[in-house]
Amino acid sequence: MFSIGKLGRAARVKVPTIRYYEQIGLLPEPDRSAGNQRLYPRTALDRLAFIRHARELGFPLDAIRDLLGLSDHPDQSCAAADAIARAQLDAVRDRIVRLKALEGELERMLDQCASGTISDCRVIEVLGDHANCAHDHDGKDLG
Amino acid sequence: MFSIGKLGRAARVKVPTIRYYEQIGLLPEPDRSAGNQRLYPRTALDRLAFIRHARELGFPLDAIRDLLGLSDHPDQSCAAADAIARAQLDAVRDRIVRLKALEGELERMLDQCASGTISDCRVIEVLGDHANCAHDHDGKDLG
DNA sequence: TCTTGAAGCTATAGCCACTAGAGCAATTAG
DNA sequence: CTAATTGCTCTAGTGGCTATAGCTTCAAGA
Ligand SMILES: [Zn+2]
Ligand SMILES: [Zn+2]
Ligand SMILES: [Zn+2]
Ligand SMILES: [Zn+2]
Repeated sequence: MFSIGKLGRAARVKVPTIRYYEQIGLLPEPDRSAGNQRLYPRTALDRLAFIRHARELGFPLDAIRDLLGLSDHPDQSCAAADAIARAQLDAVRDRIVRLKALEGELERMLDQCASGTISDCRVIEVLGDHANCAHDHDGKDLG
Repeated sequence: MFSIGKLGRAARVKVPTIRYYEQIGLLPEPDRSAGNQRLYPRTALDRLAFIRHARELGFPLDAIRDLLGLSDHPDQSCAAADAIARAQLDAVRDRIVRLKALEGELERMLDQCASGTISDCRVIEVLGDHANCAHDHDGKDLG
């Protein structure tokens, strides 16, 4: 059995994060010691490691919740799991495309700035007028 | 003079967002009508358009606050403005690198999955064990 | 056995950049 | 003049944590 601190060190997840995951129902409530401290079975480590790894790959917690639910039914088709991963891949690709456009604009404005005064600064000028931009950065979330 | 709604339509910024910018001190408090409604001068449109465009390019509001402050001093050197843009460029590039690594991992797991049952699903398997990964996704924020 | 320090507990608030909603008051078009 | 729209303030919620305060419990050393 693990204390919350040992579990956190084993999975490299911070203790308040573990409690947060429990609070939102991503981790089941563990048993408690006589003094009311959480005691985790070994299986909790697998589950937490799965969550951590999926987070590192950018999956939102809702998707992770679904994936964990699916992994509890090993005999079912994995189509739903694959669909979640594909949605995540699409989201990642979308972000990359938008970030590359931003990268291009930022490069351009910095290249074009002669580093004089603010009144001649190409950075300030471009930020003030999108007509100076090569791309259309639609207002969507960059997260 | 613009009402908040007209200003928002002109700059394509939502009305509550304008009030939020005022609240955090990014936009100055405008004069009010006899009935306590905000009335903006034309200059507010430039300022708001600047903010919107900088946000579209991913600048955080704190950086935008600094840029607006700098743009009020046209005779000073633009080095500080350029530095803010360069920091933003670095941040964007950093995100792109990390997202490309994620893209690769997600592609790999999807390619390798034979789309059978969950117990054979490569997606679930990879998420459960980082040893299956080609990259080291350090835990840093993907924002 | 006693003590001390680390680790645990709950509860609350904060982060960013908004967004949504309630319940009103003011303005504007017909 | 009326009705629809727009405006006002205030509060709370989003995601995924992180930080703090003020307490209790546990584990190791003397
Ligand atoms: Zn410059
Ligand atoms: Zn632009
Ligand atoms: Zn699969
Ligand atoms: Zn991995």
